[in-house]
Amino acid sequence: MPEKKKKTRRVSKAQWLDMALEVLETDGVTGVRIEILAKRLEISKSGFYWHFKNRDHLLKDMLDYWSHELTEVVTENPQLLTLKPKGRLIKTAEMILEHDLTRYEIPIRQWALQDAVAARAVRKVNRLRLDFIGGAFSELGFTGDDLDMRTMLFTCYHTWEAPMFREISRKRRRDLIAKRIDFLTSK
Amino acid sequence: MPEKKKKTRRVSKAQWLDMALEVLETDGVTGVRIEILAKRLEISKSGFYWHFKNRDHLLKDMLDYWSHELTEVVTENPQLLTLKPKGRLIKTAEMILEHDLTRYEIPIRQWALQDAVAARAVRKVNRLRLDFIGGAFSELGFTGDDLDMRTMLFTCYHTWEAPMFREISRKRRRDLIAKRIDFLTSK
DNA sequence: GATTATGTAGACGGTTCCGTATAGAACTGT
DNA sequence: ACAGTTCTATACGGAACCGTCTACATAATC
Repeated sequence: MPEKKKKTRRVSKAQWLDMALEVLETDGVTGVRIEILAKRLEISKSGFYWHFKNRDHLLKDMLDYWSHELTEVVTENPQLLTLKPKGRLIKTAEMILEHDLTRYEIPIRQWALQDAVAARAVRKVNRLRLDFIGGAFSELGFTGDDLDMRTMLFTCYHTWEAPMFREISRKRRRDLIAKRIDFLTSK
Repeated sequence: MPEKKKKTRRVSKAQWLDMALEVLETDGVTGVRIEILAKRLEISKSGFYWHFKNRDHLLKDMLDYWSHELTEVVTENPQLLTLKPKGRLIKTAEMILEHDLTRYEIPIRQWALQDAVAARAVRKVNRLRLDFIGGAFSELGFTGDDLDMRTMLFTCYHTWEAPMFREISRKRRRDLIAKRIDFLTSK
């Protein structure tokens, strides 16, 4: 009978990070346990400590990934700045929806309640988003409290729509984008 | 020398629940550990199992408390229904702000990502809020997509403003309520 | 003040996880 | 094919929790 070849799998640093983010999305930081990731990767945990000094270093990388790939991908996107402000807001809303850019909001903000490093990352992301959205509303001519109110409404809503209204279909949410942005940009 | 009298403290079920909620607010459900609560109450954990069958029963009570004391206190409040719709919306926003009614949003919604019982509680609370706010906008004459858009904007914003914009002062947030509700209720 | 109802102390076995150590396997370049 | 580099298997000690058990303490009631 043919013996099962025990080829030991090899797992890259990026794969450990991806799996960590996958677990983060549902279980939160406290669910990101090295032995759990190892089991899901069908490997022993020893390789983890080859790639990362310890769990904290993985967590730091996860925060960096979130800031870069799920916020700066929008706020630092030179393409978006070529659009006129209203088109930029629409495109932003569409990107958030299509790429599920808010999928880590709940776990990461829970994390930030307990951890100073995560809290700093969250404050930075908030600032990036408010500045980016505020820039668009400012170009549209809004100022003062009116500017702040609209910026906060847009930013808050588009951060939490998907995490909060999970029971409302993606199609329905897409259909309401234009109407909402017409409203938020109306004088 | 006088020996320290070892008077064994007694802790009620309500005190266990309060402490659990206090821990939930910062550490999330996974932080609600019986031995942690006991330490913070300066008592052994054995009493916990007198009041609660096990940890799951405590968690269930916490969800009930959240739904009843932090959502139904508004949505099922007969006083509020005596107000005209716009006044009702303003009073709602003020109550959320003054009593910090959204203090458990992040931990409980994180919880709901992992647990079916919490997920059901969250869906119920979402429905109560959307129905209550939707009722006010409906009375103001909004219908169809316009009604839905405004209801979702108000509900989402007021659920997440405090958890999200922790760096913005309470005073500043209070000052913007009237302006925002004027805007959201304008034709 | 004796009795009953309400809790509490402290110890226990079992589980899950962290981080480390050692030996070994599997690729990489020459 | 050989050496060097990169990653893995496995086992271990220690910490944090869960839920249970037995003996005991305190408060309430008769």
